[in-house]
Amino acid sequence: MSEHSWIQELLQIGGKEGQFSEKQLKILEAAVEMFAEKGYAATSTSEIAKKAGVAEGTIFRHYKTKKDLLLAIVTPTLFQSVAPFLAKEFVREVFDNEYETYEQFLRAVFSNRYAFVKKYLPAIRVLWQELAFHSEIKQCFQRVFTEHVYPKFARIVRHFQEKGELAELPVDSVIRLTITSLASFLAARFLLLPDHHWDDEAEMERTIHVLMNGLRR
Amino acid sequence: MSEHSWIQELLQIGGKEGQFSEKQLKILEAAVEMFAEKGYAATSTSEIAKKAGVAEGTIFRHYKTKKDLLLAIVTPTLFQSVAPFLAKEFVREVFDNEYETYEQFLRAVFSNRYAFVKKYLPAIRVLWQELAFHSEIKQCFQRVFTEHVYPKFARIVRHFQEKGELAELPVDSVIRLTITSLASFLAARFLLLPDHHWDDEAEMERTIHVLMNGLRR
DNA sequence: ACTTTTTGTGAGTGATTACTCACTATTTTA
DNA sequence: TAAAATAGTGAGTAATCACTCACAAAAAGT
Repeated sequence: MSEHSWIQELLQIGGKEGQFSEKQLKILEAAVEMFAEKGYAATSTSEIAKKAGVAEGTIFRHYKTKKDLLLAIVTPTLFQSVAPFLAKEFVREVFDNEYETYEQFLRAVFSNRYAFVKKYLPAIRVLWQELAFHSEIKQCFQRVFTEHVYPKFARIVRHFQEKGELAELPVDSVIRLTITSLASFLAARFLLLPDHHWDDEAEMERTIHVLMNGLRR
Repeated sequence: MSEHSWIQELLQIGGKEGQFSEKQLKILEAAVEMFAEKGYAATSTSEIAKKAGVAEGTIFRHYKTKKDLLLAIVTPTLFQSVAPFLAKEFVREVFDNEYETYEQFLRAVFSNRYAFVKKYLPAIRVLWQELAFHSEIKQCFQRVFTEHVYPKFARIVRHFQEKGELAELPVDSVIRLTITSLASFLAARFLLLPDHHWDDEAEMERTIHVLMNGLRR
């Protein structure tokens, strides 16, 4: 019986079952936690091994270098972060009138990504923090965004502009304002002021409301 | 004749002239650049010394530890980042009707902080990146915010709510939405997509416009 | 049952780390 | 100008770093 840790769900993209051995999972789990807390550069492989309860050599059996271990965590997390925008159904749902308004669409995206961040917070932390230091990650992020997220998002925005719901602002600006509204709410909520008292439902609703007031025709 | 580097302007709070020796400035300059690029933990003191053109021992003559060097950069940067909100004139200007509307006030704050970030970008990067890893910095940030920035901001928001310009949203939400609108524009502009083509003036104006549409009564 | 492959081990490696210290050079003070 | 204080040096140090490797155990294949 394979244990179902959250990290397994996050990292196995292909959906294969026996992708990770027990010790390997322990390593990934320890690595994510320590990278999130102290940062990649300040975390030593010996510490990870200790926390994971394995020999240091075991880490290098599975990952050629320490950086490979980081990428094994960060790359899937990056793709999962923008997963809804990669799915084929995503744009279709909008054009099949599954969402009658941009506001409805926003609500769906917000609550979906809110749940995602809440569930996988440590991995998101690592991705977010190391994005600044590793150009491979940054380039991967920018490529995925410009090639997949942006074009689909643009179609959706134009759709609701043509429908007359959204004002004729530049599409780029609408996308930026939408994504930063979502991202900065999540950043404030989970990274910057996690200990503050938050009424998540209400605050998300207000964020959408204010954003929509600004974007509406 | 003392050289006027941007780092000197940023770091000398008291305004004293001969605060830093020439070599000390070189050290600070090299440290900021390398910390911004590779992160604090991944930058060695020997690299800093090499880049600054000094002996490694010179660094430790001025800063007891590597962390002291980091804090010598980050602490002043943190205070300068929120400096407008610390100044006594700041709130008074609003209540003396120097700004007739919240929108005017916003415009002033946006362009002021835009210029600040543009000028001191590397130091801001370091502050932003290391905030996540060093609890002293994070606590300092949270203290300054809750004790100084928040209360003044709250008075200003209430002022314009009473004047009837702003809707009766919770003050906390108005502040959060305002600050994250500013911060996320600057983050997107300078950190995430610095190579993207930006019409800064127009984008800032649109951000303010959308935000105001959302906040207005 | 035997071989092969995979998984795990931990002592050992050279390189690098933050930091020290005895010493010299320069500036300030008396 | 002599003494004192400050600024700068660079070889040296113990600790730690990412990573290797010869070997053992377990699992899988035949």
